[in-house]
Amino acid sequence: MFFVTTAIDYTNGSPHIGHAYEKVLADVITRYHRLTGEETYFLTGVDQHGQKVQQTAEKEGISPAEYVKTVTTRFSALWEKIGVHYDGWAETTDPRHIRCVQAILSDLYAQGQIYKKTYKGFYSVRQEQFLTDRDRDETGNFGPEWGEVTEIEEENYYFKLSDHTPWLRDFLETSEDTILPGFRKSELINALEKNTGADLCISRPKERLTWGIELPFDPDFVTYVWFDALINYISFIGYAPDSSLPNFKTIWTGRPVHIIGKDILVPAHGIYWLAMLKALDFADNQMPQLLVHGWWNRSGEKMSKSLGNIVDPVELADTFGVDALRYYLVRDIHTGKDSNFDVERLVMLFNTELANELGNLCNRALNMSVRFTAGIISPGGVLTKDDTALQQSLIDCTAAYRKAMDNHEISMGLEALNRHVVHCNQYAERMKPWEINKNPENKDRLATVLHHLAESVAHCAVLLSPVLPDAAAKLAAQLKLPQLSELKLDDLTWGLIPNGHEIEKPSPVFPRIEVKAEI
RNA sequence: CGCGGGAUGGAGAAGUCAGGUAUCUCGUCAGGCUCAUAACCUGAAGAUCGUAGGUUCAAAUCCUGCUCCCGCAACCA
Repeated sequence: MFFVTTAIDYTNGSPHIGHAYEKVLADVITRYHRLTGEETYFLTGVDQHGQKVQQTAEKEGISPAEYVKTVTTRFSALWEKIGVHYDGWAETTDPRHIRCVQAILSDLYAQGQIYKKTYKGFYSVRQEQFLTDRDRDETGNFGPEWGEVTEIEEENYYFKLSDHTPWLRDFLETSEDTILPGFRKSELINALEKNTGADLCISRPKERLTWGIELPFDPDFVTYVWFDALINYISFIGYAPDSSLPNFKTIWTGRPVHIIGKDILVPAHGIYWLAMLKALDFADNQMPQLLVHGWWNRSGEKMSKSLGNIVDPVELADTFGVDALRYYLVRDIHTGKDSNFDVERLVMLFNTELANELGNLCNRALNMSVRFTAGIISPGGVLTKDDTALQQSLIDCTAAYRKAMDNHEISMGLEALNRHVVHCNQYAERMKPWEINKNPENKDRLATVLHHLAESVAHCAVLLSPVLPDAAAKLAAQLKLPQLSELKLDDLTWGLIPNGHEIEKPSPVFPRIEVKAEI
């Protein structure tokens, strides 16, 4: 089973383009794996607990539960709108999740992995954390970034993180494919060096925070947000058995892929989560892979509410269409790296690669078949060097596509797909079927050329389907081959179109975006 | 000496780990075609790969120094 998750989004604001990117990326990766014939399970959702939610709800004069419900709908509606199809949906206020978190806490407590101790120190209300001397600035004080800092003494519960850091360091250093892309690994290992010896405080007293999951062994406390949120990856696939959830053992069969942003690798996923799983007796070969993606910046700067440069994915989908948005989000960034969000590039990529190249290839090929051969597609006569070269291009490009997609490099996969489309257009240009058509004696040759083009479009439709499932279905519909959507990658051999197959006059699948809209 | 990422033709990127004729897209210029969504195809101009050294027969790629940009507090993928 290929099990993929995303970070669960914090329900304290509207979704922006970064949220949309992560989910589209996960959706594309899931659909690709399904296309390879693997069984897949895609889990995503929202993180609803925590102090900021509690505060915002108070400010708006409603209960946290009500507030969270409204924001959650904004997220799920967006996924519906842009074709993000998940199998499991995680909401951390779900009673099934709460039960699971509490069961895990009880279990770890019973094992002595969680203990209580008194801590006296400086506490930042804004950051919801105790500060150490390392957090002081050059003058020895806590800077304004911490907000109000007070010295308090309180009892809290701690998770024995330090028990697991030696294993974690060793595991990360010897593992090549836990942190993807690899260049993020050094950052994590550096952070681990610093963290040695410290345990993780996993409770918050209820005087400060009520909007959370109560500790099963002490009703005066709720769980620290990460201990709550991270567990979604297992709670919603039935780690604690529940008839309304899947069977954990059938989903978590190997190494799942957690798709996360670069900001929550250290320490949340790279340290806390892996240590938590270790504490729960997960074996090394069950440890998740962390696929760490980069950010969409604006003009080289981070997107943020304070800078006012947030991009609204709903607006983009309305203005340019879901195809253009999805295509752009996975085409114009290399997985792991940052990229600059640019509406003009979104339009340009849609217009050139989808409208002018692939869409137009489909349109011209099918139009010629309708006009020259009455819509009948048949293999025709003897193959020439040009024909076999085109078939070879398809084989090569499909192989390159698979290799890229296997590495989660969607951009390169699409580039490979596009390469074949360009070859098809060049082939059409050289073969000139419109010339061949002028001589009735060359009917076989004409059929061969048109067949090669149509067959290529059929393959391309399947290869495109993880990224643009709807558009792929439209291409298949124009080819009168709806069964293309049932095919797996290994089914893609030459001859998808039956001999004598009949098609009808096509219409553009990717109409050019002409409006120069301002976002 | 805090940590990490980055600097490649006008724009955006790939290539850097495993050194060997500088790649792709857009843009610009010139031409061609007419089946097609003013689409498609061909050709050209344009980069001493941030900078200064070093290693090597050979460096965008390896080593050293330096400069500049972006993250690493809040909102936040």
